[in-house]
Amino acid sequence: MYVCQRIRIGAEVAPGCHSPTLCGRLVGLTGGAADMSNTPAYLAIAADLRAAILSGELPAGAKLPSESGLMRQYEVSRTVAKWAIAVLKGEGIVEGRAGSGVYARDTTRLVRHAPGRDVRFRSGDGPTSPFARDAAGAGQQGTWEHDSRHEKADERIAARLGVEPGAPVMRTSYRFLADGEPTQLSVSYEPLAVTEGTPVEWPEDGSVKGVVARMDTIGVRVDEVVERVSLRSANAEEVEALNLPARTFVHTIEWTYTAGGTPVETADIVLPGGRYELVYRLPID
Amino acid sequence: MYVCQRIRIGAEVAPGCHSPTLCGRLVGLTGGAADMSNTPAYLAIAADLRAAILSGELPAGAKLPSESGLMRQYEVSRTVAKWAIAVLKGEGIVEGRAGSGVYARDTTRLVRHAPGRDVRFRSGDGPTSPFARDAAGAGQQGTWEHDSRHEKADERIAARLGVEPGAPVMRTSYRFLADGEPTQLSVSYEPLAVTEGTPVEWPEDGSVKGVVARMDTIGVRVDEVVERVSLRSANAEEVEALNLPARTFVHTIEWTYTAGGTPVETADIVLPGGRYELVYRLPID
DNA sequence: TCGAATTTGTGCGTATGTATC
DNA sequence: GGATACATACGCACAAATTCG
Repeated sequence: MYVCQRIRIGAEVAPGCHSPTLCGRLVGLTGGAADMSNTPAYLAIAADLRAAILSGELPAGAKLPSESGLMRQYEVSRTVAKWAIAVLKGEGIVEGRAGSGVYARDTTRLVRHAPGRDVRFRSGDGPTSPFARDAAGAGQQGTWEHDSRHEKADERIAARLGVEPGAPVMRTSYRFLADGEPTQLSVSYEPLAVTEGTPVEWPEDGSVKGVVARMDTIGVRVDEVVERVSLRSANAEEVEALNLPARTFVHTIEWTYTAGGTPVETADIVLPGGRYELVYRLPID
Repeated sequence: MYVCQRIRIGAEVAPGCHSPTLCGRLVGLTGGAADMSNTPAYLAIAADLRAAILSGELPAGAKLPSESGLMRQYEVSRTVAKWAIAVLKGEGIVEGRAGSGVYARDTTRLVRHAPGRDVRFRSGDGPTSPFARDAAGAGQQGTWEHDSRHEKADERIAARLGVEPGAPVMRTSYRFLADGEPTQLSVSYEPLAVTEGTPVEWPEDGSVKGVVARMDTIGVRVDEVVERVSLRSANAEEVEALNLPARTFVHTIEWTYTAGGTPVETADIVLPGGRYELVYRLPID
């Protein structure tokens, strides 16, 4: 390793930069984008690779240079190469496979249309569930696994459903797949006070799919949904269930459907962050 | 350093684990939560610290153990302590300050109510702009900086506004502050074909705030907004403008307001991901 | 089928700069 | 000014997974 100042090949170079190759690049770039003259090498390399991925130069599935390759190209140590890759992993745009390499992940996003009003998908034919519609919109086949059971509401769910803690609820957990790949998780809760003994008590038993339609068949007119959108890093179960690389981000949606102000269903949805775009169409006044 | 197998104090220990202290903890935990017997030390330490932060044991602003402290507590090398901290930084829940320490960040979330229908905030009095209302809801003072100018629409904006590329638009960039702290960025575009020569041509000139109200005064009835929510890691400008630690995630919202199907404003909003929760209230049918 | 080469994942030790206290 | 702490960087080792001849 040597420091740029010592060579002084004529190029203006940032003090403290330990990579002549990289410094050269960066000095050449300072006129254009953000000023990188003081950027640490590992961030500059990450920025380089990121740009290559986002520009399409490294398409989804393409292999990034190996650590040894980066060491040669940028004249840095293995540590720096590792940190650069770690940054991109943290952003979820690359994925390492031990023994093989580091690969660019798919950055195209599936679109998830919020319920309520999206005119383009209201026609009578076609897929019946909201998820299947979104998948079809992306040219994919939407399927799902589910598991329903009776349970007692805990504090959190009781508050969201407006019932007493311990009240009986139907808990249904879903795993949604697009073209066979898991892409979405959710757990939904319905107060049994609303559905018990009706033909729609078990959400996936009948042919009618979706809360709104199901409730409609038993005379409950769902008229509003509130969605609370947040983001956090995926936990171990989610990484497992969604087949994600470790430490990626997810959208979480907490929704509650109400009929005349009474909650009839609440659910927690988890979507891989880098893979989804959420679309809301809202009427004004 | 020494390897667990060599001491065999009776506890069952994962092969290859280099931290007796940690292995002890983890073996003790395997009955409860996720199986960590094969978790790398740096992830196990990160999980430990994360749990302490999320449980409130380490409140916002609290100092985490120093690298040296972690080395002693968990009997690991500096490298492992660094990687553990790096994981938490990547998640945006801690922030390092050179020369000082690593601190837990505030994990409470501001609530951002989507426009349209939130009954609780429709009364005539109180703050006039949507942002000021959200800030007031969190007990904070909402203020903002802005900069308006005439510009020509680029490809992207033209497509969103349904005008020809190069058509004149009013571009207004905002930086919103809650109690003086920058918390939100946005850039909005309005086709001058709609507003030119009217009293609301310059968005921040008059006393009437907000697209809907402003357009209303010139007889344009805004009736719908579409929001597209995504997430990505913050770029250098955003880190600077929002005073974020490097490499944190942001929500991005791309919204477009329309009046009778004609776009009258489109904007890009950037919100620090870990600091915001987005709430949508949607009518059904 | 097998073994050698490559590559990542995890981990060790250390050094220097510089910000903070 | 000195001690502490993080940020960035160097070097190395070994296991496990993958690839390929």
